[in-house]
Amino acid sequence: TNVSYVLEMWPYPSGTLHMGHVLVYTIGDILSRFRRRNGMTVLHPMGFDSFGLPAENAAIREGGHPREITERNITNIVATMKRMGWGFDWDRMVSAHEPEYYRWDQWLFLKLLEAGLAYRKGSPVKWCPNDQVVLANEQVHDGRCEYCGTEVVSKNLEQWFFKTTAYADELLDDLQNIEWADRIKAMQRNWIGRSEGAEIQFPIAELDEDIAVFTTRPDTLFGATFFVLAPEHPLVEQLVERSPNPGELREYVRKAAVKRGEERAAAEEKTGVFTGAYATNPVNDAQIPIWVADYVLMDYGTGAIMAVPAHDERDGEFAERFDLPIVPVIDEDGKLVNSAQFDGLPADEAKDAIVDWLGTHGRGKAAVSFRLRDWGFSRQRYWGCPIPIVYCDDHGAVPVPENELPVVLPDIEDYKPKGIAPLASAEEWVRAPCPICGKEGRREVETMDTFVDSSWYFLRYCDPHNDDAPWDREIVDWWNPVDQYIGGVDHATMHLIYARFFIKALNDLGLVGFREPFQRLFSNGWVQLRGTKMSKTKGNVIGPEDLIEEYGADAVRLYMLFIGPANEDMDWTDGGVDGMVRFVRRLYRLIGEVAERAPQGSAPASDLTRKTHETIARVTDDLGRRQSFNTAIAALMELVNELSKAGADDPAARFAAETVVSLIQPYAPHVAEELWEALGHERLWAQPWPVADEAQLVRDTFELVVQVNGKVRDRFEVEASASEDELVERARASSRVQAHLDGAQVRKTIVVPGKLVNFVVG
RNA sequence: GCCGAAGUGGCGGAACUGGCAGACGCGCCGGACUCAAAAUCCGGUUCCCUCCGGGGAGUGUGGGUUCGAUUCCCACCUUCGGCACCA
Repeated sequence: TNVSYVLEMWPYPSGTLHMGHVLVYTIGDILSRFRRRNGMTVLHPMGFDSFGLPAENAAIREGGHPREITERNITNIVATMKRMGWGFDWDRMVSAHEPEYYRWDQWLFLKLLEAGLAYRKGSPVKWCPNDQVVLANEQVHDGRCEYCGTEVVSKNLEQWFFKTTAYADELLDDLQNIEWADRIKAMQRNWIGRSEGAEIQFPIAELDEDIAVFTTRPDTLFGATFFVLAPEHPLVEQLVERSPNPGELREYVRKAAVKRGEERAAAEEKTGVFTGAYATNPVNDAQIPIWVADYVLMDYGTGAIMAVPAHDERDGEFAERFDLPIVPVIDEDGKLVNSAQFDGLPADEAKDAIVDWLGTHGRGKAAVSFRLRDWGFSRQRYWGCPIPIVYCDDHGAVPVPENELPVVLPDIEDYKPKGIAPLASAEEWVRAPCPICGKEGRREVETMDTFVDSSWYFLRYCDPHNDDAPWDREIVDWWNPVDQYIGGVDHATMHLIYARFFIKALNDLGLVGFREPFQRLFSNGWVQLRGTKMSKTKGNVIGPEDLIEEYGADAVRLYMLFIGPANEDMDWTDGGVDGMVRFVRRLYRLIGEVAERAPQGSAPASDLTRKTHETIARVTDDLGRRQSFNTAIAALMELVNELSKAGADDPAARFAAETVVSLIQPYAPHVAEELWEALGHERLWAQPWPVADEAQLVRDTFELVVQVNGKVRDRFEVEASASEDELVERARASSRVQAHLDGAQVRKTIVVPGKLVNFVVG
């Protein structure tokens, strides 16, 4: 295909650009320039992820309205981007906070809602009954409110979710079809967290009901000696009522609810309370006690487990602590014991056998469980896209009709976060008629997670001025999927999962014609400064503005990529960039000399000519297939060294010089364009990328390496046309080799044509 | 604990398909130019031994495969990253 979409992750306009941005956008710029000069039509847009916490916090920090701060930052950042020479298509620039953009966030939300992929449900949050606010985990200390010290309770608050779990399997499987680094794929796999096992029904006589558990180890079913419910499990309340110790249970459940997940995990000892009730192990009818314990989590599996203390570390700990029976069911050889008719079966076979048995008796089935949860995307913050919903006493949550979009974010004085959504204070805005009955209702006051904006921005770039639709499908399908996405590892899970989810959902809705957004992903590393991660608190942030001033944009671009492999973490040192400035100056001088006195005419075959063709081949491969940006620069430096040695009077000097300038253009567009003019040409950016002449790459001699028992003993030039026998003869003739063959018997001779001869002596 | 990436000179790194380890750059050493310095240019720079011819060791550790291993296999150590009372 001759069309290419090169995309870098759009920035938060929270302040100014840092070196991480310099890396990402320089890579993108190099690739788009390289592709253009290779005859491709390239889309290379830029925009701003201008809603959300980073921008809002920047506004709070700097004082002022988020819109003003955001737009000022955008203006400054765009200016810096232009100075860096990053060639973006500015006509396509979009920012998430503009109504022309977020109108389509709202539209897409309505589509997903209609399709059942967005929904609203109660979800537990930490709530201070005194201050009447939701508390973030960080605001709860020892179960008490940070502000007033009141005991925090758990409250079910209605929140908006996208059904990411509907695509859990596909999000996992489709990783095979995209070209992303293994480490990013691994992170996504961990995040999705698929486990295979069984769902087993345990009857509870007390409640006349079955409780399902999920287990990855159905083979250990006979070893289940007790049963544990998460404190939040819906059946706990019923058990509490019948329990001999309801007070203790109730207190335990309340305390567990306000603990943070990390606190639960960090607990020194397992805690729990016996409910007084029993469950029936479906495989042997054993009556096993039901406990409530906070080491079982409500949001994984079914919120209930069968506890097998002999073969699960956590269950074992719990059994020790509370003196519960421990029954081993697998011996040292991995075969089942104490498991009735399954005794003697290897554990992996027993899994299937027991699941089959459960199936035929209607007590369980094979099941898969995911760690991935639905994406809760409502935020109690001001600076975000309003969710287009009106609550009506009669009709509940009613979507705002499409033709009334956008629901514009109102300007309010006090936008700072305070637990309840700041938008609630915009009373006039909140009052709105129910779209169904016209009776006064209230607008949704929560806003969307900024990851909603970034889940589809790359589609909007394709058709940024469309007033009738978020995009025209034909145009979007023409450019997409993105051929080359570039961004930091920090977005390996959230953004990159959400965007993949969005595209799959949009494809199911018929809005796009593809199912994966980003075909190839380049994950750049972190940029550190002199050994430490840059951060504002450490005061060691350096930005591109200062560097452009001191070294020039092109030296900064070059050095940024020369430090090391761009997909690994790297360390910015001032000494290093000095070296690059030296290289650029040297290039200027050399090209100046060549322009002045190098002979005209085509380059004759020579070492310099061949080196030049070799460099074309290497740089082309490094920028194309390998994406190895540091080695391409090294190759260019080698050629410059050769040219410098040969001198400006060399008959091949002009060809070598023009080639260097042409090849360095994606990295150093300003310098290259200037030098190109000095050499008497114009518009380098529009010149086709050089092509290496295969014929010129062929050498007529090569350096033969001669080894004795694998050790190099001599090396010398030989004719490329020499036969294998001749190579052996020449090798044997070497006096240095002779010294090591002396008297010994050659048992074997290995010849690698074009490379080496190895004598094996005994 | 599970998953992933990585370990090479004083430093950043290179070696793409098993074939010359250390390209390219930084730093350092020496020299030229200069009254001097800066800039620039030239030469050297893995370690050890050397009679200056060369010899030996060497890519986290220990084994293996191979004529030959930074590269492939096994075990281990260390660092970084992700997930994690995930049943």
